[in-house]
Amino acid sequence: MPKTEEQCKQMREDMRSRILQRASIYFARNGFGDTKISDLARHIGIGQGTIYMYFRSKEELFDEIRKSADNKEEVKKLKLLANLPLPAIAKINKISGEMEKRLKEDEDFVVKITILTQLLLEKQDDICSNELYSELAQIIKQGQKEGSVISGDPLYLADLYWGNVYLSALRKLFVKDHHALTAETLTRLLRA
Amino acid sequence: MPKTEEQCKQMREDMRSRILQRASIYFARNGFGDTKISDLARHIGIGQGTIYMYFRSKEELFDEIRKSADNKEEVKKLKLLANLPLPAIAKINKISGEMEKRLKEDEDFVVKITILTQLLLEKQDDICSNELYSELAQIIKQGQKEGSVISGDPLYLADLYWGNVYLSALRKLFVKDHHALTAETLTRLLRA
Amino acid sequence: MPKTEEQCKQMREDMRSRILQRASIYFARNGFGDTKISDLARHIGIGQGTIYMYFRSKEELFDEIRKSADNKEEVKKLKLLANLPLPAIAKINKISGEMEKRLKEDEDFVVKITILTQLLLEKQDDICSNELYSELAQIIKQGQKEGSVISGDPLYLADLYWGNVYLSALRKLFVKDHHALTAETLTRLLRA
Amino acid sequence: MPKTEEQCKQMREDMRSRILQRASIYFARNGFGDTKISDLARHIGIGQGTIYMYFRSKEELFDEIRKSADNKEEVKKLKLLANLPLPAIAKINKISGEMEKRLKEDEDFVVKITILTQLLLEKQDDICSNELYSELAQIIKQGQKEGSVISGDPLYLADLYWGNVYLSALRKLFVKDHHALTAETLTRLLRA
DNA sequence: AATGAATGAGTGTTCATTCAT
DNA sequence: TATGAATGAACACTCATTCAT
Repeated sequence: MPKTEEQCKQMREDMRSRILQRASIYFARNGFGDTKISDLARHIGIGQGTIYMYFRSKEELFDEIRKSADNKEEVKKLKLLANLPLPAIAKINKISGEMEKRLKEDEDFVVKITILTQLLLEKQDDICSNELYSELAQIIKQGQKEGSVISGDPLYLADLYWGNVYLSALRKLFVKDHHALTAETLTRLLRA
Repeated sequence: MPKTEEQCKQMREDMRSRILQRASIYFARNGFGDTKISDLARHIGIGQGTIYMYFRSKEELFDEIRKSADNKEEVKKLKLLANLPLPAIAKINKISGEMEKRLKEDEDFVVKITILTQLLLEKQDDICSNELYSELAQIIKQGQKEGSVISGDPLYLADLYWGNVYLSALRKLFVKDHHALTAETLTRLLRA
Repeated sequence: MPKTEEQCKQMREDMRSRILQRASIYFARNGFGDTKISDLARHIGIGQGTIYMYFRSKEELFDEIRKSADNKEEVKKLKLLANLPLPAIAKINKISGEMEKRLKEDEDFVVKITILTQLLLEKQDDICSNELYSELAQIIKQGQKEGSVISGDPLYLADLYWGNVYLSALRKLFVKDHHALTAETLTRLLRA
Repeated sequence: MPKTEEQCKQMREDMRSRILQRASIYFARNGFGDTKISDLARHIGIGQGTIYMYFRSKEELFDEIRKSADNKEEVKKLKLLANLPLPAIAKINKISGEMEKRLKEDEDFVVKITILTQLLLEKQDDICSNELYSELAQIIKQGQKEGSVISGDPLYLADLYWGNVYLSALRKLFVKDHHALTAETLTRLLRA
């Protein structure tokens, strides 16, 4: 073993990440049942057996992807923003801008949004249990008090907002020359 | 008791419709690959073999469903409406009202919208080739001239509009106690 | 479904028994790892999938075979015999005769002995926990008191006895023109 | 420190022997199909790849083991003994004593007997073609003439004898606290 | 016509073998 | 030379499809 312990571990972690990242796209596009391990391996550029060195089964790989889609990074950012002493509409503008940018530039984000939303749909849980939705609803509530956001159930409006982010992610994932979602369109969904 | 020719044909047609209708829901929820014929048959309440008396294969059944999702009934209505001597905003209001109503009451419509949209996404064709989109874009263009619809690429706005209809269909299909989409929300997407 | 409930259940039971019986031979000859499901299915004369209608996995099939090899029928007979008011040597003669006969005529018995013995070897448990061994040891002890059986640890002698039955089973299983074990040879192992 | 040609060759030979010796035990216990190269390598205490520096394939390794189990050392000894001017019963006593001792002390011998016997069973050839059997049969024939050995087919009796040696080897291989086979028990199988 | 047990082609998973280090 | 991560051929298992009833 010519590699050091450290290098070895790093390489394992890299390969694992690579599989997760590439498989995410495949699963997001085709779903679980229409994704064949053989296709997936070819798409990643590795042998079929290699996948099983990092994941016990196709199902475990899929679960890991779902789990990592539900990561808390976004939620933290959103919470931070929600607690800033800013008018709600400014916060919303900031979120919309961020979304426009990341949907355009960050393919991992696109995939994550797609998988996360499909996960939420299938879980059938109330969306209010998801922090992305509840945090945005808080900001919306603030905006309604400030008169800058249209009236209506804040959670319904949050769902509308994130739904449109999902729609844009779907378009980017499937359609070659898609219309990118603009921050303005997103904000318009909520602005009074 | 031997049935008449007519009765016999009618029964066949009824069963075929029943399979199509029930299978639509299953496919819309789970996609092609995650739908097993055995599950499908149980869900319909028939034997597995019966499906094969009406459809040559799982793929053919799925194709029939896709085909029937793409039916021209909606397009005709839309064309008719588009050509009426009405202000665009009135036409849009009418469409939004119709959508609100059918999304609420007509499960077949919900399923049809879901499958049609997924079909469009996967085809990767430009959406402008779909008449639903191009007809609505016409109305939007009219509205922009009349000053009642916001500016922007009409096709992009049509996509936004139908995308939100799709979102609502998804929610109805998956979430028990979902927020129904209101006509007002839909119209707001376009109104200046 | 033209079959009655009863017939249906019977057919299932028959097929299950057939698989168990034919697979026993294959596993006894080749062991677990060298037995391929495809070969097994061909040997039984059914499709591969059919095996999975009756057993969850290759492992479960193997376990069922092992379990059924350990059945208590033989033990009961042996206990009954052990408790008869007969001289030990008469009992031993009877057992030896029975073994000679069944090894010659009953292939299922041959397979059962083979699998049971291999199971006992692998379990590494003391053989004294197996009733076949402990019951025979009782008879041997009786024989030693009566002077008709050679001296020595009764369990060791029982092991010697059953070991030779196993040997004969192996020969019958593998060798076309094998020497059949005679009752006399068996009894000689123990007779003073 | 560059090794001399000689040292190098010696080290290769040592490793090869080590692999053969340790692998023998594994194969004898688990058979071919249930032995994984990865397990085998761990059991030997080397990397998987190392095995392939000494043997072309798993099959070749297994064949080498089988071949070396069939070595002629034992046969030579037996022939030598058979031709000595001794009474048959004395020869048999000598063989039995030797077996008792080696089964007790020499694990390689235990493994060799196990593999050789399984090889003979699977070959389905008549055992008379094996010299171990035919030589012992000669001695038995001599003993029968001398009146010291029971009557019966000499080859059948030789099979009985070696079969019991195999049984004892199996017990030693699998069972922790097994009864060792005594020379007396072995000889009793043949003694008139 | 309707059924569901049986089938085998196709997919998921394992493991003997290779090869970069 | 020795290694074990990577590979893909081979095997276990599933599921769309058939067919006897």
